Amino acid sequence: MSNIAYFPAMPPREDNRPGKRERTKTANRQAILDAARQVFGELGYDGATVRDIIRLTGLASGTFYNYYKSKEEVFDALADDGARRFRPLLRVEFEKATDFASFLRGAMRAYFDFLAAEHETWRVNRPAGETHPQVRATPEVTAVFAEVREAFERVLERDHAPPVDLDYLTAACIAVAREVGDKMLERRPMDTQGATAFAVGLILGGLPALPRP
Amino acid sequence: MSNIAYFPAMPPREDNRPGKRERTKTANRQAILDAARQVFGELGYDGATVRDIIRLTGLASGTFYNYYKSKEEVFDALADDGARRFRPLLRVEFEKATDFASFLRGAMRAYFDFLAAEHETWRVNRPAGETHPQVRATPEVTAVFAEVREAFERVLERDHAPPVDLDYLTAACIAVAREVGDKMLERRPMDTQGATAFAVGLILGGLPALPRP
DNA sequence: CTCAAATCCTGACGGGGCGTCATTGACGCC
DNA sequence: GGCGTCAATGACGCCCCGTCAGGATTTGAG
Repeated sequence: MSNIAYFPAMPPREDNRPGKRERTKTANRQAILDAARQVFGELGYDGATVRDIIRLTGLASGTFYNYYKSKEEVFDALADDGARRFRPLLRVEFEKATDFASFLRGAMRAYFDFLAAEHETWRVNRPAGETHPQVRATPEVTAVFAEVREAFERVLERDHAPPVDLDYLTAACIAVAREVGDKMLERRPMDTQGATAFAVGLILGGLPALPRP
Repeated sequence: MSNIAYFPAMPPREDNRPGKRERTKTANRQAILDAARQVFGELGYDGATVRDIIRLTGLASGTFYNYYKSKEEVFDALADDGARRFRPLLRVEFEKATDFASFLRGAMRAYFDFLAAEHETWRVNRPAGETHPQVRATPEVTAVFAEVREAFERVLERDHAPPVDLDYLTAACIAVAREVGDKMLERRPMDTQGATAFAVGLILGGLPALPRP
């Protein structure tokens, strides 16, 4: 019989895709992340076990530990992922902004929109009484906080605004964004515009009334 | 032989103290709470185990479960305890207040003072990188939140202030208090007055700028 | 005082999740 | 095709969990 391989079982790669080793590695990492999202969503952070996550991927338990040291670390990876995707949006708002007011408005709006969009995919079926899992200070999350602080600093200076306690201000803004955002998610319809108006109004109104250090 | 009991091994109780059963029960409950505070302080919430807590009390492991169903439940009991002691302070501020401004100032000041005082006794030696354990929505904590909301409602009405989104406002105020309070605890000296001035300034200034629903 | 009932303390035990590691087979390279 | 490397595997030992039958102590009645 003719042995010409019209459709060879494994055609040679002419591109420069990484080898199979590398590909399964990223696939596994992604699979674990996806499974973790789902399991955390269904069981909550406390209720979830590493075994639950790994079971969903079909991998062996030991494989999990080739990628993450613990349940905690996967969770942080998910948070990091969110922060990493939010960072560029924040940067865009900083570039667009002409003063503190416009930056704050843009950043808040971006955050609430992001939250509303993410919320759909995180789809949490939270066991009664369990609070939101605490987002820990992962590198990427810390970076976002630092970026907010720095943006505030620059944009306030650009405005020739009187000095304020930047640490308190940053903490307060992030706190307001988080809590108002949380409440917003519980309402139907989710009104990102209303939440933005509230948070921005509060902070912009409060800014001139702050004590001068 | 004469059976007059000059110094009976167990003198009759003339008071109406509860019986020994009741006394050891409250003693045990308190011992577990104290041990839990210490263990959570040293190991952090995640690092602590029920065995760590019970070991510190000298009781048997099974005894723990006569009082609390889980590590989670003791932690909640500690939070509840804090909320229960804060509640009357909040109520006093409400009674004293003449308008929204004075209530907010009093309540914030009370909270920051409370925090500073509690901080000494909670004395946390937190493992690097671990975030503050999340305070869960225990009954007493929920009650405090509701009380803040109701106080806001009444005092704003008394002021003939224009209507606002009370849920957002309450959430935002608590968020600011929490985060600014956290930052305050990290500073030396702990400046409760400065923190109060900041939080009150922000919110009082922001209030007139809020969107009207 | 005595005794039985009630209470609850005790610690050993089965269950299960954790993280490890020796083994195995697939992959990449020559 | 052959060989060195590397990740996947899953059984294993460890530790913590929550339970429960047995025992010690307290209570109240006679």
